Amino acid sequence: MSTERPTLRAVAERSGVSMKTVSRVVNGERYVAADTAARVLTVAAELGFRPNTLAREFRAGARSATVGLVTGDVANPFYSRIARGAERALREPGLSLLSTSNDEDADRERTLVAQLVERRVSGLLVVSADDDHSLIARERTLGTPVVFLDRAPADVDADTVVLDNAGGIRTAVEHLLERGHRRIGLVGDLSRLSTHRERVHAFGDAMRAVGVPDWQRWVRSDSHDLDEASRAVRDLVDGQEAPTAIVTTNNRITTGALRALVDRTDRPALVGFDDFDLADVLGITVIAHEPDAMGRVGAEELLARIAGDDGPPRHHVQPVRLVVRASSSTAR
Amino acid sequence: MSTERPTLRAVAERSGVSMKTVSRVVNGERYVAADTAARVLTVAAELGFRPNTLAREFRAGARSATVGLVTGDVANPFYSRIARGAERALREPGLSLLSTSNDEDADRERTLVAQLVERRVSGLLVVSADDDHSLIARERTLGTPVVFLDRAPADVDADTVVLDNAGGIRTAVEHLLERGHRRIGLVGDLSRLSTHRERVHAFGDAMRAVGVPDWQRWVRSDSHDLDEASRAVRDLVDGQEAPTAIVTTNNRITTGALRALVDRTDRPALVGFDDFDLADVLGITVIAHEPDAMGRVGAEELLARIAGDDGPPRHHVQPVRLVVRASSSTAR
DNA sequence: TTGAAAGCGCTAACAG
DNA sequence: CTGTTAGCGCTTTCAA
Repeated sequence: MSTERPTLRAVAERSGVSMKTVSRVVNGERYVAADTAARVLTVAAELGFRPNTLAREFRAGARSATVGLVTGDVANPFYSRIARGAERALREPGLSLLSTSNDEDADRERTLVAQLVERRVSGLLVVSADDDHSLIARERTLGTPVVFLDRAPADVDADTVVLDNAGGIRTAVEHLLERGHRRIGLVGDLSRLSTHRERVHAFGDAMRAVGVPDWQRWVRSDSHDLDEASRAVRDLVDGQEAPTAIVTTNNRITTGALRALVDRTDRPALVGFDDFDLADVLGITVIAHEPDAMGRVGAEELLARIAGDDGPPRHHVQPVRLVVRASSSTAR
Repeated sequence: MSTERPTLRAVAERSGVSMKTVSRVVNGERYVAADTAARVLTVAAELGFRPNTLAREFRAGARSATVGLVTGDVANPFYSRIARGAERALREPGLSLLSTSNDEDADRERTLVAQLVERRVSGLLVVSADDDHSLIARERTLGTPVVFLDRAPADVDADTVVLDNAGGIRTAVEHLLERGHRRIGLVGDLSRLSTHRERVHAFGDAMRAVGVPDWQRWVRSDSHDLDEASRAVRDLVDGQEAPTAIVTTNNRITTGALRALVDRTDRPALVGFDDFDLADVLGITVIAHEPDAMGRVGAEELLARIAGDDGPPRHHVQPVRLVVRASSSTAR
């Protein structure tokens, strides 16, 4: 059953021409007689010839027409939309995306980065779960361009594409303050993530600005899955002096919060970071943005670096906007 | 800045040993003196040596430690969970997943398959948007194992992993019939998809079985995006003798239906194919299943083929189960 | 325990 | 318009 896959040499022998001629035909180069080309093409089709990309890339100076993407979990809509945006931006220039998940684990991320570099990807897009980027920095020096998405590394100065975290949170808090809320809670992701820290920081600033010095009592961090988020929300709502409004800092946490709140009557107002498919149906106010755009911008930045642009690192900040819906619209 | 990336040869020269010795050390082979190994490792680390996977795979008989996945859209949760399941199953045996989107376009799918084959992937996982699988069949014959996911091809006999589409729809319809519904609508995806045809077919069987011969009048096909799905649902609900219940055949269509129905009082009962994150919060009855498992089973099947298993094609059917929630629980 | 030589499939460089 | 040669980085085979 398994006929052997023919090489260019096999096609050359069968058509009675040199390998170089077959190579020319296969690559659509000029200076090949029309009938020669036709014959070669026929033989190639008959044999089921497919040029070996591995061999091609191996020659060309060991760079694969591939870009590595490292995120937390391909199945998280935030990440999968980044992947889609990047994939589409890379399609035109002929690059494929090798998408991997670190499961938010730093060790696994290092393994993935090493694997991708060994595969000689043309560049790396990384939503890092690691605090230490010395390994990545080294690879960058050794010729693999890297763009950090969503989370800006504190220890290396490299290209970044991040959201306007502070602006988003500030807008959300001001919105709630306008509606008369003062006891506002925040449920956030792992505290080691830069995005989380920025969001909490902006939250504190906004709260202190209106004279709520003890804002920290309503902050709950390290909710990384749905159940933890639900628990944190219940904890807040059931506590002493429960908050009248809650801000959740990503789509997973918002989902967890909704589960916790669905069959309660004492529902606090809610504003979630990240828009999601059914936010309109459920009437949830969100800080919306375009993850696809983040993937696209990151890919474009990376393409520039791959093309040889070695200017100083650039830092892109993607806009966010508040979409007001029912979950926060009744004044207190 | 861009130091050149060292080759194995460079490491060999710097450590004063042969290339073969470096190769042995790098690959952890036995029969290397401890001090030789230590020296080589030091030099390799200093230079930032990374074995070139392209060169390795190129040699080994031109097979990349990579599996190609072709789906409609990485950002659709159904597909991204398949990708996650596959990625996890492939991780252990050391394979990476090259995930691509065909945008439900047959031409693009052919391009993708050709690209992946040229990249010498070890195998292919395909949710096909194409009716004609002669190209894929050819590649299979030429040595690239292929497993079809979700949609079974009609024109080639190959390994498949599909859902129990008929069983799921039958269960859903029977559930609605028990609640007293007789005018039941169905809103479905592109009619050329085998999954869609199976689901409509099962729907017709169940309806005829209880004496509803004109069931087709409440069937709307070819709703491939949210807006089309919303329109189809409104069309049904606003029509003459509107259905009292609607079955939607995938997560996108269910979302579209919810948008169409959210601010109406004459909401029909609803059952959706595919579970989704907020189905519990919204109280939507669904035909649930595990997309991750489909990816995993497909990957395992592929691994067996890659390992040389050339037995007759196997056809895996993944179970589905009805999860009853509020959207269908009030008797008519 | 170590090394030398050959070759994987393809294309750039250089003839004819 | 067509062909020859050499070599990309690595590992297999064989020898020392």
